[in-house]
Amino acid sequence: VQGSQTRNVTIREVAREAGVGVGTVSRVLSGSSKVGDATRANVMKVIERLGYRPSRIARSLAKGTTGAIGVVIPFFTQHYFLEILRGIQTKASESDYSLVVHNMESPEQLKSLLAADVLRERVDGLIVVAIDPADIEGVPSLASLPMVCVDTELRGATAILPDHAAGTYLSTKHLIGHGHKRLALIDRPQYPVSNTTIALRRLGFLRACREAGLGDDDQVLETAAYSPEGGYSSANAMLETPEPPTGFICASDVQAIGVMRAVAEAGRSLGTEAAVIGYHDVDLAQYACATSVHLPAFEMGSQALESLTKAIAGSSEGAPERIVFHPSLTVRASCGCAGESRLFGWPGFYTGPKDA
Amino acid sequence: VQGSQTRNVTIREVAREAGVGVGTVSRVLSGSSKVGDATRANVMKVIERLGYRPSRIARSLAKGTTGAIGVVIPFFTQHYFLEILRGIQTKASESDYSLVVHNMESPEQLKSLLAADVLRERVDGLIVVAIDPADIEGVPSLASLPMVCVDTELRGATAILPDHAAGTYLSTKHLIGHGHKRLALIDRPQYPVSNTTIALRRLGFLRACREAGLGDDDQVLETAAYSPEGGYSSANAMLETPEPPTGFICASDVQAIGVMRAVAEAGRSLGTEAAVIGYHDVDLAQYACATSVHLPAFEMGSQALESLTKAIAGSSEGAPERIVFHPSLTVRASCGCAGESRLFGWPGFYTGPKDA
DNA sequence: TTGAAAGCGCTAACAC
DNA sequence: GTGTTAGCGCTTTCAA
Repeated sequence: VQGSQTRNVTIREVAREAGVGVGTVSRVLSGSSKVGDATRANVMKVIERLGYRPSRIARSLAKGTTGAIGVVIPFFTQHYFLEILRGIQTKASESDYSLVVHNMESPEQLKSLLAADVLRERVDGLIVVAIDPADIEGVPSLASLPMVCVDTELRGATAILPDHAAGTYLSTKHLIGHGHKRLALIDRPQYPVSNTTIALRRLGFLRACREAGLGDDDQVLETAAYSPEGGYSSANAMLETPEPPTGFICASDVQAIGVMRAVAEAGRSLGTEAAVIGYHDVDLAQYACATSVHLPAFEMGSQALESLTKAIAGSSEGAPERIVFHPSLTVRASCGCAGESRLFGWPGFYTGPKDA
Repeated sequence: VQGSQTRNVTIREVAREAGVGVGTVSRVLSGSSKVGDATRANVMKVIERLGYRPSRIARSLAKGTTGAIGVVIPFFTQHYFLEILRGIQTKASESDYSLVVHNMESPEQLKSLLAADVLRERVDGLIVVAIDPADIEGVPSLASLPMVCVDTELRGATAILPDHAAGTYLSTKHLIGHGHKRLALIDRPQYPVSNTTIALRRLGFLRACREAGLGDDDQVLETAAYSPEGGYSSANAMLETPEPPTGFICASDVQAIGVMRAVAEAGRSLGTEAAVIGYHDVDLAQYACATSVHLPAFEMGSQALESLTKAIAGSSEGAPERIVFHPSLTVRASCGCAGESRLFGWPGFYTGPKDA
């Protein structure tokens, strides 16, 4: 039976129909100038008439490129990563690149991804977001692949980095400015993010404390689960100590809302008796009136794609760069800056662990 | 200069080195049984030694398949779509499929995506999430591509559908059960979601109202922007009418928190004097103590990939199905069900439009 | 069982 | 300018 499956038109048929060689058709397609106007017009017409669409795969095989870029990202757990991906995506659609996205929810997933060799040969380059270098370094199949990292650093690859130290420095200093003398940094567990992130945040926090002349006992360093529950129970534990901190710097907004909840439940007035600052400044922070460290995630994403495009084009030329993006503080109410009107409605909208 | 660019080992080199034909190597690779044990072992050893990795592109060209699946999804704006994508992704990594993800933030983006013919030849099948059929129907390049739709329906494609009518029926009935006599349905603008979604939600809402014997004047139907601001201003407008609704059914959780805010600002006690129910039951709903209609988004996503895999394998065999997923009601506090303890902290954590 | 050879649809180098 | 041809690396008949 024929006719049910319209076989795809090939370049050869176009050439035959137009009475030219395949090379000419190829030249017309690639916009090469070395084609006569009449010939070009004729070929175009035939292409149109036959509904010819060049095969990307064949082109890939012949040219050795794919027109696709791979992204390895733990984005499904966090709005921040999603925003980075949006930046990548937006730029990619401008540059006519397709995105092959690989989510990473566990170390096993990454391992099997690399083992399956899924990335090689299918993409022209790779963007790696927030993966611990140890997990990915030295994989042979990635050796000759142009790569760009975001919020992590791999040997030999351009890195797009937010200045985490500056982020916590900003927020810590802000709370100190509000008069807080005992401060806590509630960070996240390391996995899956590169541990330098945590180290840097700590650095900024400690620097601000040191500059303010705070004593060692006035600085609490904790890590907690990356969730409202994590922030909630971590803060609760601190609040039960004899002299609890009054200023809380968090590694995320979800943790911050948990802390806000704990503070409110402990009967402390949020904004005056205690202050909380989140991290990443995701939409949730806005809804919660949480002051937060803003990271230009979208911009970092599009920068990543741009750098990668350049790396692919220039191939092995051009040394890897470190492109640093600077955080800013989005001031809302949880830090104590708000007037009464801004304070309406909160603290707290998080019911606590029972609801989970 | 040589040695700097380790050329990839090809099947031919393996064959030569192993003293066999390329056909045999190919058979070993594909696990074909028609290979002698000794030959197979020998070939495997050479493959190992040379570090040979078959080229997926060459294979694609020869076999006519890509091992990738395309996803068209407006996911970056909404947690609900992200959850669908997670379901797809999770199943995909199990089945060894790569995902080529195309975000869709505007009609133009979709048009250019289709025009660029990006999808054809690069994927074995396509999953279309929540796109209006009118926007995509009849695109020639998609004609012979196996397709599965999620939360939308395309002629000839299997559809994974949440029962939206049942969703609003559930929530509306719940509010009626709480004694509310005047109800509002605040839905979303059509684009980019298929308009049947809105029609169905309206259907369920009206059915519940009818069954409860509510008069036409007691049912307000509105659409508002898909944001807290949208819900906020829509509800504000209603609250200024002589006899405002007391029960609010929303098409999303973000809108619901805007409505909650408006209710609180109007001095009405949330849960007793007025009740609000959201939609999708995203994490935000939990933080806001918002009762919400839960849609099994993750499950729908993985079902989509499963159906697509089947469609690709069975090719044109098997009629398109409609697979319906049923919503449930996640009861929290905003509907009036909560005890006093659960009500702590809200209403409202949303500062209103000024913050945006 | 296995080798040889003919494609898959395109690009690019080379002649005319 | 344009046609011809030789690959890109693999799968898959078709003989043997």
